[in-house]
Amino acid sequence: MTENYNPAEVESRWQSRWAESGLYRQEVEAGRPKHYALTMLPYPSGDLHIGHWYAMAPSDARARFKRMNGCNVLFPMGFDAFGLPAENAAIERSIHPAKWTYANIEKMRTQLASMGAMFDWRREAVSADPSYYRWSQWFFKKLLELGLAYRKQAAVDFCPHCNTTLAREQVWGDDRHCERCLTPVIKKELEQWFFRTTTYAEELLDFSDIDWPERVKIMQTNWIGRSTGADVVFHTEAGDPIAIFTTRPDTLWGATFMVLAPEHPLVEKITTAGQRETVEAYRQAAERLDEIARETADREKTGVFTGAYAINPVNSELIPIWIADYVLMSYGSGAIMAVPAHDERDFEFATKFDLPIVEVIRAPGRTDEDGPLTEAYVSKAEGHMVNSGRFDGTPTDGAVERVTEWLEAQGSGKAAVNYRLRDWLISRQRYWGAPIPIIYCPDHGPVPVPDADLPVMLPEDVEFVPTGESPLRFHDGFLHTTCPICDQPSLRETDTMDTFMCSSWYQYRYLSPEFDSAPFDPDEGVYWLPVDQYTGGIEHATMHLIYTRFFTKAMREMGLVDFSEPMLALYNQGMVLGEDGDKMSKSKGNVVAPDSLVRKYGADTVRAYLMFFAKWDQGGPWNYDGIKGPQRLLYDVWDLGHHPYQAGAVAATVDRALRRKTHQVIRKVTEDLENFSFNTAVAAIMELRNQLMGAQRSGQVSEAVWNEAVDAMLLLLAPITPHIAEELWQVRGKPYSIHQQPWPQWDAAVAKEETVTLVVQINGKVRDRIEVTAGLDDETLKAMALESEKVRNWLGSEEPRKVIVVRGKLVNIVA
RNA sequence: GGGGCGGUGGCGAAACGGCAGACGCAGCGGACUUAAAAUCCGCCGGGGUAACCCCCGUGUGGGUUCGAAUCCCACCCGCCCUACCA
Repeated sequence: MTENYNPAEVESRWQSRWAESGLYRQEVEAGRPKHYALTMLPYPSGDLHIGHWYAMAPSDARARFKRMNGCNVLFPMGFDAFGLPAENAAIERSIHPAKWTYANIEKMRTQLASMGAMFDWRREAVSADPSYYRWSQWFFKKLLELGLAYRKQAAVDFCPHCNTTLAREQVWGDDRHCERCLTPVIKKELEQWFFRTTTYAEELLDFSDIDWPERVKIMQTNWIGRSTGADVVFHTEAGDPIAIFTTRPDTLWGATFMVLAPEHPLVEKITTAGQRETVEAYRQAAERLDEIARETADREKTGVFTGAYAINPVNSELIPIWIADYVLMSYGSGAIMAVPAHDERDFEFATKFDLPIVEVIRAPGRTDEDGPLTEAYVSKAEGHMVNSGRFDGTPTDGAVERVTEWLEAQGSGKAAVNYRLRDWLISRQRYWGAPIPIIYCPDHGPVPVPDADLPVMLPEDVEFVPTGESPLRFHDGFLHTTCPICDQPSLRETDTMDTFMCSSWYQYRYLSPEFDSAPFDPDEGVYWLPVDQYTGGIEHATMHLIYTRFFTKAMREMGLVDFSEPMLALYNQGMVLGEDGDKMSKSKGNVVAPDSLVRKYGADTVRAYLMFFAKWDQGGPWNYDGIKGPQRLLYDVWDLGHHPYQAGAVAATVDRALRRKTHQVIRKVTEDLENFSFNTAVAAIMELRNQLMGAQRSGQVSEAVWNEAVDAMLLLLAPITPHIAEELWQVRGKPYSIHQQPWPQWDAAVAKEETVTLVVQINGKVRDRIEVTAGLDDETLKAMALESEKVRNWLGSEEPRKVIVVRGKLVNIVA
């Protein structure tokens, strides 16, 4: 009689033993192959969500698999600890953000420990620790030195009632109101710090050195949004130059008006007296919306005439200058030439305001008799130029290049590239973040805080009165300092850094979180870097995953690393949905809590179910009944591990069958874990379990084959369900620890089937199945198929026209 | 509007262009039990048939192929991301 499986007891016992014996200590071992497995670090919200488990448990299984396959694996964990929720908690519940955050981290560490993952906690990094943000500040300074950080005016959303700057997610609804008091939000211009991500726009488009999912590469490519075309300079009647960017210089002759962004600096100057009032009113209305609202598609075009005219440089025609909010100041030069005949937006605008539409690209097959265009013709490939002077008749394909060349020769334009990617605004008017290490001196302007004075510490005694500015501004001890150059009274920068900044380099801090003479210990770096396998959610495709690539490229300029990409491979898991198939949310009441699952089933069962229930990159709805499958698996494994096997009358074929199955499953699980196909790996182990249980009942297998199968099953389970595997390994008298054992190897000859089912088709329909010896040649298979009684009945007297043989598998007779 | 991901039994899902539905959940029948739970054995896409078997079947319609869930084209539906980028 074996004792019953008690996951709670087994799991806590082994977790203690692992910690005591330092089983998951991860150290540099020169000469041994390394594998840096990284999973995205959590925000310390205070409660570990099933989504965290879904991200981390399979990542842990993969890291353990790599370890058993001979790699020295680094698998660290930490916390992205700065951010808005802590500050909100402070305002709402009068808890200091630091207290709230560190209490949450404490709780989440315990929750994480229950997962039984192989994290090396000695390498834990917390972005809110001064020892961490000291280096975030140091990086800010380095970026400034390299010209990759700069300061300029930029707008923030501001609630006049709460008197506070709002984050994007705090602005709600189409009318853009404050989430708390419903007051309409206004824009406020502030001096803010930016990182010049656009410097690397071109390089960021190159993914040739990294193995990342296609969809992430596509999303980043679209996000960076490279467009080629030409910069062309128009002039107003008064002679003021207006630069524009166009992807279609070949349509210049069709430019019948210009549109400036409402905030374009020239608007003030060119607007005529008669139009001033209208223009002013429009500009003020536009200011209330921000780009997000303005860019809402399908919105009807709006705009007003400035009263001014420009000269089209290619044909000297006078064209009116309008302002409209569909032109964005932040892209290109904030001004466009409008070619209504060949741009959908311009067509809509021209139609609404009755502006001329001049066709300059003739679509194939179209003639003058077809009348005016009813929609913009936008093809870049087909058609030819008309109404374009010397270029009449030029085929559209290649016209952009020819016109650009000519513009360059004329001196009225030049080839240009534009990107949608914007520089990264990192200033936050918040308390709970890393202070930007800058001092403003009346004489020397912004001066970086000397390295010796880093970190610029966040003061603890801060009032959380909502104001438009960082609470740091009202902390006299923080605010007032002296200039590092001339020592005269100066003020500190009171904004803090975007938390994405802190999480852009955390993979480097993990290497040596205590190291205090550089962001990371170069001895660790040279061994572990770069990250071999990154895992995490797809939602970070365009923000975090671009920022961290940017950071690594900048670190290359700093001489800190000698590579350009932070993560060589990336895999994105899907999402666990509620049982109803919807996203989990407290309001829907469909949230699955891992802690209670662990209490009820044990961590191993939860881990196995999370890996089993869906393809990992797909995710899907949680199901409380479904977890019974993996639960039964582990109960069965428990019994198999304890069962003192007694061979009875050994039957050679049954014995052989179990041995074959064992090796087939080793092969399958090995391939599946390598490819993140956790669900089919667990399914394969279930098949081995099924066969073992049959063997147990019958007693028809030899003890050697039985032992080989049980040991293999435990080794294959070790990455997936580490506690029960360790327990049973010990029960079976094997040396500690199972996690240090070499991965089982399969023997292809043993895994090979002696017989195969030959499928016989007639015209693609299965008509017979014949068990045949494996490895017969094509001619033999063909002959066997044709001799089949069923085939003869189906064919009758007909002669087959053709016979296709698929090696060792299938014969298709074409009649 | 653009981009991405997906649509396979009652459900979650498997399936190098080659036996559709591995594995699991639920269900049904049986065994054990006073009974239930647990466990064990069997069945489990739809239709036809006494049965052997046959026909149909991977969102819809076409195409390529000896052969298509898989490749190509068009469309429908769902989810996610993005949003007038000149």
